[in-house]
Amino acid sequence: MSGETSDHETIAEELQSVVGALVRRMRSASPGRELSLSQVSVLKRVDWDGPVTVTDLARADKLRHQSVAATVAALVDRGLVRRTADSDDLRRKLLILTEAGRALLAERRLAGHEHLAELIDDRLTAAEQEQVATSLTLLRRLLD
Amino acid sequence: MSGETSDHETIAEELQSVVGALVRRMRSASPGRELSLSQVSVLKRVDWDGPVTVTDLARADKLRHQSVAATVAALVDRGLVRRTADSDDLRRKLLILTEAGRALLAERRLAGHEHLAELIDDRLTAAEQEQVATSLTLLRRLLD
DNA sequence: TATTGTTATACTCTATAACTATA
DNA sequence: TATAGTTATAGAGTATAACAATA
Repeated sequence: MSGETSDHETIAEELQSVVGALVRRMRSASPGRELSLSQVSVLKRVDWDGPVTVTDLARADKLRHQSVAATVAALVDRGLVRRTADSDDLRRKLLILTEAGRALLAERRLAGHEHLAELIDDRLTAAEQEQVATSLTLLRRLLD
Repeated sequence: MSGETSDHETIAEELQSVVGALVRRMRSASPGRELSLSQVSVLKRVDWDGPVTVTDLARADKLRHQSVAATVAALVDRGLVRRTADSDDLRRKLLILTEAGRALLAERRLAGHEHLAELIDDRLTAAEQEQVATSLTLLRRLLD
């Protein structure tokens, strides 16, 4: 490690500051207040990745399974997600979207509720978006 | 579900996932016990940016001033920050580090408690760090 | 009136602990 | 014993609201 710690601290600090502000921005920009960010996140993953378990979701996002279970419970209470049995392993419960869950996601897309995605599209060129995507891959490496 | 980026995963979602995991990582890696992430963040800003007000800090990080005030109050309670009068404007209170605050920051640096900074230093080349820094500037643009 | 700051309160997010059921 | 899931509880972080003091 070099002695130029202040430079690295600056990147780390800037990273923390920027992403914190981005998350707050997304949270406050959420229109309907219908769903929290974590709920939307889980809903999308269940939609895209097909039947998944709570443990799957936790591993993918490096969360405790209890934390994911809390979010899933809220979605089940709202009738957006359903737990189904896995006949191969009765401990597992496969999560799938209900019709209401699918409808809500479709409505969100139509209503333009993907605030961050729109900001990225509107304010960054294609080349800049590519650069950000590459940097995210680099940052992902810090998590291994 | 593997943690890899899927075809349908947008930059926005990947951004949210990566930075969320990074923040959690920092929080759990913090030797804790002493200070929370937000407290460390404010402490550093007071150190670097000299005498600042609560409003200054709030504007810089796009937080409500009440939120910053809560963090500052915790630091004052711990004797790490002191509020001083601004003779030019009696509404303002200038925040400065106490000796204990300065000592704690110095100790953190020596003890290698800057986890994120060390991860960046250890796992990214200089060129990659530069790329991340540039991307942070791009992301900062989304906040204006 | 506008700005600066504080305090009180509530909500989101996520962790830890304790428990049940199945492998 | 190990794994999958749920529920309870606690803490960090931040927002909104209400208020006081100063400009």
